[in-house]
Amino acid sequence: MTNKADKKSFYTTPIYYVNAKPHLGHAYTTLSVDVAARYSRMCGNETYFLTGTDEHGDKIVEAAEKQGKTPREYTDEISQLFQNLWPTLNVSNNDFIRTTNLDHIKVVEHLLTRIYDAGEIYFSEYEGIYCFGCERFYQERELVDGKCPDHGTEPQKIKEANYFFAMSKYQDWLIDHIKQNPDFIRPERYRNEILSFLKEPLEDLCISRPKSRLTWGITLPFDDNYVTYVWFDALTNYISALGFPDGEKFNRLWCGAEHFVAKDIIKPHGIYWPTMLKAAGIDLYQHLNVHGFWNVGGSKMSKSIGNVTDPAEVTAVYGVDPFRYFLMREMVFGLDANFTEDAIVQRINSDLANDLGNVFSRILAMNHRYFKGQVPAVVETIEEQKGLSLRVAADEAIQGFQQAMNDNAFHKGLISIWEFIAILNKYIDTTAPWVVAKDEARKDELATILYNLVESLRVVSSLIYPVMPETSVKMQQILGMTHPHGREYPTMNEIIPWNQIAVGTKMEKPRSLFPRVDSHKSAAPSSPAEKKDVTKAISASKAQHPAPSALPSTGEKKPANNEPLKPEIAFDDFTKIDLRVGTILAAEKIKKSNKLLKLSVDLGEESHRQIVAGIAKSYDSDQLIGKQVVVVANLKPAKLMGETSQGMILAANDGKELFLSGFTAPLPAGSPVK
RNA sequence: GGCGAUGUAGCUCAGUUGGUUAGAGCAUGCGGCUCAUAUCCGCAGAGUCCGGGGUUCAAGUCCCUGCAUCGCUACCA
Repeated sequence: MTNKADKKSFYTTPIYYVNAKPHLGHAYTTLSVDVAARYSRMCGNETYFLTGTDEHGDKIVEAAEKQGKTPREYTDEISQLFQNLWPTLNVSNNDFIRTTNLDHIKVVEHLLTRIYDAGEIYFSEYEGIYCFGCERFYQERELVDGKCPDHGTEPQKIKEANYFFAMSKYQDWLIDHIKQNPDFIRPERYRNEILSFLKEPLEDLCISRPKSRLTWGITLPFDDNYVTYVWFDALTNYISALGFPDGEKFNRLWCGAEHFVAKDIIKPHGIYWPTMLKAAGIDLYQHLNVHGFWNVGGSKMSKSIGNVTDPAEVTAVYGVDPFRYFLMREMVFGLDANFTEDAIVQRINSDLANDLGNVFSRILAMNHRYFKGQVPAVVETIEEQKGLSLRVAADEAIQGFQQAMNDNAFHKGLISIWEFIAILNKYIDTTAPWVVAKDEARKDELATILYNLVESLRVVSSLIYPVMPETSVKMQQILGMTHPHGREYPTMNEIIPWNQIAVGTKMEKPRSLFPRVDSHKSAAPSSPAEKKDVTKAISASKAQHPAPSALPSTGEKKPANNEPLKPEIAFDDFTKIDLRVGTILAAEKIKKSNKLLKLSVDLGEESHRQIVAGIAKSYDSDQLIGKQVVVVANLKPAKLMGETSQGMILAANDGKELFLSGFTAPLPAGSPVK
């Protein structure tokens, strides 16, 4: 396998939305890019690695206000959390971009102007049914008897104007491009997903928000009254960081662009972004590399379950390289995987301590014992005669590794190395150097064996570099390896030739690379194992709520509990609401509905009320019978899925799961609540 | 409800275009070695490849259907 010299590679993570601190998902995306980028450097490619933070939008303003901060202060703070994490994880990014940087803003303006001038952005009013009470548009089907379900008033047809990007006209071109370039989006499952999206007619993309509704954003260069909405802001980071349009970096590197994203944001990256580039007359990126989600302890990461895993914590407990190894070994790039503390401990003990660490230790120990730590010379006649060369096995390992890495199959790359380690262990067992050493006449044979083993360690220590840079460097140092230009890694081409370690090289005494870990070494308070039971107690064997994507994203994310406070009301307003204690007498699921339960509730009145509640995902009907809840008793009745609802049940919402209110003692039905 | 994905050994998962007795790691049991981080090597047990039907000389693999789980989406008073 040859490595093209002079190839340029530009690797990117999505820019992470600063509405929450970094978690396992962010860490994986960034680390998979780091592994790819380090490998790319080993292939001799000029490699540029970009990550950053996405900082505009309404949600940010709300979150900042809640903390009594300006958006700028708030975003500075969260962005810093990301910037601090990456060095801890040994991430080798060359740049960190923030969408609030002036340089970025200028490029966004430039790009918008360019596409606007090309006539690909148009201004359009669209008509919708708007309820002024709710300050929102409704779909026809959402109305109850043609009226606003909230206010019972007739909504108005109004027009709002916005700017649109003429994306639809690129649909056929995009389909064609994806079909012509089978690995444009990879792995294949995500390519298929995008193609199936594209079977439906594509709509034009709304790219603006009036300033009356959104201020924390980039003003449209052709209309002061609007800011650009998410896409042209966030996606543009990939070229603004390179100094588009005239930047020297852009000209040199953009042709090698490799985007890495989690599966939740393939639409903007696989559809919007290529069409935007096309409209602006910019070449497309090389590949969109899509990976899956990390579950934790068997469930989706979510705040309500309490299993959101902090990469810094895991690293503090187990170390950077074990963490990196685990993520890369355990997840098949593209598919989902599961994170548990038991699994990481098992990987550390069996793969790192028993296999890699131990083989390193036993080879070096023998070399010190029999040759005083100096690399002995191979005697070729004996090597050939006894079939002692490990060259072929090493070649196969290197080849398998390269093939896998070129394909983002990081786990396979590691498997390839570990198969080689297994061969080394077997080789040691078969050749039994400790037996050979007893016979002075077999000194040459012993030397040949140990040379082959040390040489194999050279290969292993080099190949693990992208995934475990720290350990790789440590091993190489102990082995006495150095590289041109003070590089801390050898290139692939430098790894391949056999018989490289110079005879007589002095090696250090072996050090324990990975101590074995006690399986109960659980320091992290977010230990998934512990949280599991809590989870069960809360949700009572119900299927978990889907957490809103807990993974990196360009930005339309909704924070779980950052809802801004509503405007102040007078006490009189509050007293208009009649809250009562209701006893649930019966509950059944409404057919064709996922979330709705039809409840029969006793409010102490002559007849029982029928109330429809959207809590089916959090509660089974059985567990509700007899439960006492707070009911809004004077709410105007409404119709849902064909069922009348005469009231509303109060429940807390943490963003994922709903929790009914309750009382510390049984009460008569209908008791007032104030 | 619509769209999509997944279901293979006790556990976590590989299984390319259908082709011998279905694989790996971990776990379990037995045996061996002592250079090594009580590590390593060998052997063994174990699977209705979710159920049912179909195509085929041949199905884990293709088609239909059912079930289960998960994701997106709609209803969320």
